[in-house]
Amino acid sequence: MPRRSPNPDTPAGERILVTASELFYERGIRGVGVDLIADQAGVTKKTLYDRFGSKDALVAAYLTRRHERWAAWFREHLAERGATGTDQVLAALEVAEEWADDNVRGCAFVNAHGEIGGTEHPGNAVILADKQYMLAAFQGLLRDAGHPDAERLGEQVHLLYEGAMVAHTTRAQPDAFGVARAAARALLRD
Amino acid sequence: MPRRSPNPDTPAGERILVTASELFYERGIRGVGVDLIADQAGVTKKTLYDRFGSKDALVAAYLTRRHERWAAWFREHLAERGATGTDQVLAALEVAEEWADDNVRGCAFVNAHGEIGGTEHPGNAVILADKQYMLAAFQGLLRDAGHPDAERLGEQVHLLYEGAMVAHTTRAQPDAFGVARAAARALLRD
DNA sequence: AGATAACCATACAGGTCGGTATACTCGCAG
DNA sequence: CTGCGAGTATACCGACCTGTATGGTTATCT
Repeated sequence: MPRRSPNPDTPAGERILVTASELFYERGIRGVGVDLIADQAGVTKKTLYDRFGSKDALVAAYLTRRHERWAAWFREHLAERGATGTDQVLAALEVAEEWADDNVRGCAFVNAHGEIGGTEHPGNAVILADKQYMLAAFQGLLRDAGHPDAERLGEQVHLLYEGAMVAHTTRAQPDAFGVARAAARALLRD
Repeated sequence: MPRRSPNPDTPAGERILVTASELFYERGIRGVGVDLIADQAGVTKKTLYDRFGSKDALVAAYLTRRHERWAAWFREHLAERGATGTDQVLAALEVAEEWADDNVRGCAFVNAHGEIGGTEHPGNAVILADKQYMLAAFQGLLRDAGHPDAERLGEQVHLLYEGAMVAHTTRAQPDAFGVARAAARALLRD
């Protein structure tokens, strides 16, 4: 009998989530089967289903975890740079570049959206939340810097950020983030 | 025996490609099996393999066809607007918005890259070519308009274009293309 | 007349998919 | 000492996956 509300917060559950996250990001969601995840995590398939209930739920957990990891990493590394005022926006784009260099498959949420977008998959809400978080982050930085039009400019910089992510990952523009920073500087001058 | 060099340029081949294109775009590459494509196209699986040789080759043909379709549509609708000078860039973003409204699953090449990126799939070359085509298109428009820094500015506008596509499709920014145009206008003023 | 290209229909191979079923062991808290 | 949560192992389900095999039909071109 399936658990009423599966509780993934156990050692095996954690191992499953970590393993699944790596595999999903590297090979795509449909490119990874639950058998492989269970094997790789040193766990039986039954345990996987006892902890997460379904593959869809595991995918949603993967996206949630990934967003949390990224948000924490982003905040931390941004603070480390000690930028002030509108320079924080440029620093944010530098931090994003650093992340992108270590995450060659690009934005996990864009990739996931390409696979599950337009369906009723529980992961879709997480994808939207991640994107809105980044938009709000840029707007927040500009608001804190006292910029008179933080909302509008935040939207524009957010487009540069998303565009740079795509152009960098697809190798259409090798220095996509440098280009994004130059554009952001011009918009800030305005 | 498999054909030495499969020739997809037949009525059945065309039907297969059209059907596969719709399905791949709507459900993703791994989300569609060759059986379904053959059924939907009113063709036997043998014919599909006689025409295209493999699913991977069919996917590459899908991406190539899609790029050609988009490029033709883009050129045509851009010309129809009769914009001149640097206004052509803004018109291009309007045309892109129109396309995006009718193609709810977003950029087929970004989606495909999420599924096959980082592998040796023959579709990867097509994806890169499409992205570089759009970068060159923006640079070309600016060069024709006599802009002194067409290369650099083209790169920046290209990021706005890619970013708007992502933000629009994921619904992170409902008016993503309007925001992109405002940013482009500001960069052009510079 | 003969060859060839372009199809049709059916069947099958060998594997993977998400998900379930059964039966067992271990540690711990009441 | 008993019950339960967390885990093990193995087997199975029906559906689907890419790809091949076999054999037959029709139209066109030389």
